[in-house]
Amino acid sequence: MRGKMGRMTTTDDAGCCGGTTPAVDVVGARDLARTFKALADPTRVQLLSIVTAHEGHEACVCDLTEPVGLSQPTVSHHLKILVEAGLLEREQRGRWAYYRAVPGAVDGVVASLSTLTPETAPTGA
Amino acid sequence: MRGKMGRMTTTDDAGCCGGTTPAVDVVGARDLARTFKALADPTRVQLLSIVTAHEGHEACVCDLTEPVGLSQPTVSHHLKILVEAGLLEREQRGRWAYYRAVPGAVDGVVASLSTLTPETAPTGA
DNA sequence: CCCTCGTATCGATGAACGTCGATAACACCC
DNA sequence: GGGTGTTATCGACGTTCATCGATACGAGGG
Repeated sequence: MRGKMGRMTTTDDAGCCGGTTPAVDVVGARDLARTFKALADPTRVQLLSIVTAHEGHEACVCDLTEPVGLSQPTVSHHLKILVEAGLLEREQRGRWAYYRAVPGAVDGVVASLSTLTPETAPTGA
Repeated sequence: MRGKMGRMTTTDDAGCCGGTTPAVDVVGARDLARTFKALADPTRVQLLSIVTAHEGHEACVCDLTEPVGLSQPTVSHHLKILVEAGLLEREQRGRWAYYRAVPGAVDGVVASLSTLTPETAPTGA
């Protein structure tokens, strides 16, 4: 589902002055911002960090509630958002729900981010 | 404006089970999320993309209002947020305000993001 | 000087978000 | 089946955000 991160569509903007085609179009910007929105909360960054640093790169909710200092429903809510963003994946083992970091997900965000930096961006000239 | 969402969260990580020290602490997560919050809007991603792709990696507000299809105050508002996030920098030349992408800013975000990926993260074992 | 042009700020408004307590759903054990 | 433990969902509440129109600020030009 998380297939379209690096989007380089050549829409014609070419407005008034130095119109060079931007690296992302409107749809790509919306899709990219959706991923960033999942990371735009300190708790979710912390959760992602804890899960990644955990043994086997996975952790259950009971391991996460305490470090972030929030209630269990809130932690579940944040985890759901991270799963929907494609950054975490859920696996139910017995009574516990284990959350694991999706291997190439962060790399995808990095690749999309590199589209917005001047070094890797198409030289506007 | 800085309210009281700072939750102390008992700085001892290492909860009950497989507690490995996470890659980012509470302050780091808050700082990282602040940058992502600046990118968590489609308009701002689009603005950053347009500025980066522009000639000389800079653009004035009049160049940006039209492509994003929003009012001029709204565009100025988004640009201010991007400047405060350290992603854009403003320079007033004559009557126009030119916005330019800060060279190493995105790379800093990429470096912080790499801390959260399992490959580069400290192997929790 | 006054007028025009480009940009930033202000105040308001509707939508989205983070958080919680209560509760439902699900899996195990006896 | 009843009881216990773990997680997800629901409803509510306060805060933050994105957006606009109106307006103020600042720089040039006649």
